[in-house]
Amino acid sequence: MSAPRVRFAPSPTGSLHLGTARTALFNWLFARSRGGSFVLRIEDTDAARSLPEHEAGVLDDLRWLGLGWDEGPDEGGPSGPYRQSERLDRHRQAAERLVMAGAAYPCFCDTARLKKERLELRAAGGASLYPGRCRRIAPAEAAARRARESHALRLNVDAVACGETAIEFNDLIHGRIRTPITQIGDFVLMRREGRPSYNFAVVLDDLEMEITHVIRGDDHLSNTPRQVLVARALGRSGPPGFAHLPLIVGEGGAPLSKREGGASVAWFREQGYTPEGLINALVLLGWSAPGGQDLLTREEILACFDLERVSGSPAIFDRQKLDALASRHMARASESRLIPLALDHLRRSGHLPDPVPEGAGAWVGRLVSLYADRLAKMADLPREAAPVFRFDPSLALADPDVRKELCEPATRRVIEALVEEIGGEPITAPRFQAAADAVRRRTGAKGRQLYHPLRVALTGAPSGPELVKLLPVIEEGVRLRLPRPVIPCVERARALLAATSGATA
RNA sequence: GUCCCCAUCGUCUAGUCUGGCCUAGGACACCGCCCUUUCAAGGCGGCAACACGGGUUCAAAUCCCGUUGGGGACGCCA
Repeated sequence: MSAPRVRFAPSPTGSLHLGTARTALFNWLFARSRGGSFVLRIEDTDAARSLPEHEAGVLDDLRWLGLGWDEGPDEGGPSGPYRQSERLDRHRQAAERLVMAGAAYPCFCDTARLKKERLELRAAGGASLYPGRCRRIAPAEAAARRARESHALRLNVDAVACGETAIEFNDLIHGRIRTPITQIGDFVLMRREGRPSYNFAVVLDDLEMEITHVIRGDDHLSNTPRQVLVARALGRSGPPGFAHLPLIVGEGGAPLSKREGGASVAWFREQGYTPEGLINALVLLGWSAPGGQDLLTREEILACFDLERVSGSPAIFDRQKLDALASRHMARASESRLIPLALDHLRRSGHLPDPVPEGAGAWVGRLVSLYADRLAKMADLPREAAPVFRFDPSLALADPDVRKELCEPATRRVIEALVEEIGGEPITAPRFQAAADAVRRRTGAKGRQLYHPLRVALTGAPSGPELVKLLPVIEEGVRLRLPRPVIPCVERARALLAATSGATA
């Protein structure tokens, strides 16, 4: 079989939706895993809602996800133009050919009347279809009226279906789909104002672009028989392969809410998720690897992706699962990728000043590496690493865990011993290790009894990365001389001891 | 209303096409234990599902019919 050609056809009416991104991902995976082409087509015929900045945003989001395309509006290609609005002439001409062939006809009906009829039909207990009134106008008369009356163009379903009782097509995910012809009325191909209808434009464009596989959301499944009819009228030898992906839904099965964010790729990007993490979570919605593993890189997914393994039922998008996967990907990301992201979020949260001081980059690299495996998204870094940047005895003591350690005579002795051992020198890993050993010999405390009090006193927080790694990073931060300076560890311990000196429990 | 799609732990899913290997497997979340230089991570364990009702069969999560529930289409929206 020749190389497949697939297309992703978003409307630039907003930022890239998660569900739409998933459709793009599956198309991309299908093309890339089979040596095919991934075509990007912008469906912008709805001029009122399609904005150039939205188009740019969608393209940007796709690039960020790493879903590059082979042909599209910016780089062109042999099947252009790739903006539907620039293909209007083709749509019009094709529609005229259908009229001449008797597969389509002009409809002069009043839309208000049509609407009323639809309601009546439905109330009477059936599908609400166009009754086919204008189909019966003689061709000569119809042609004459076209010159002076505004009109739409409809497909003559009876003529195209050739007496069949049902329209059938094969779906790669759902199998054989059969729709009774009685459910399909003569639908509109060209609107009164001269724009093509969706069901017409997609089919013609896909045909002209030689698309071999249409991979899209389940919401288009019921439209497909109509499109099969259009393709047939247009003389296509056989329909393309179809694959209708189950929809992604939100909590409780309701549509993913766009309101609170969290439904658009831009939001996840803004939050500092890695694209690998998002891709991994998205691909697991309706698809699973043959081996059952779920932590997957793009390459691993590509190596085993197959539409046959796509499920037919809708999936609820689970943020917890995303976060679990995302933090694993974060931990794998290189420091050079993490640094700019971290700087951005640290600056935004006010932990770092806006022109970031000289030398801060390397330090932030070491810092973020300590925290990466506990971060689903970089927006969590300022909170996780807050103790490094902000130290305030009264704030620290507000934590019951911290207060407890400092009010316990035994743990106070541990902390006091360490302060003596370290002295005024900056803490390095070997120096800390030596001091901790000395404290252990002096006090007899070990394990949790030893290290937890030290952590609490030296950082001001009850939890964080491994002490021996964290402490030197804090000390390095001190030397950076930030506008709001990082407080040295020993100073923290002294301040906390002083603040609680009379309060032993 | 008519037609189409869907239905396994709370969630994502494996298994369904090709019935027996399923006392239904994994992951996330949750709970417990272990380890440990705290917490986290890691290791081990636990909780937890075949929507319901009929049929076919020696045997059904798997095939068939029905019911219920969810989603979609029936637009001169996409």
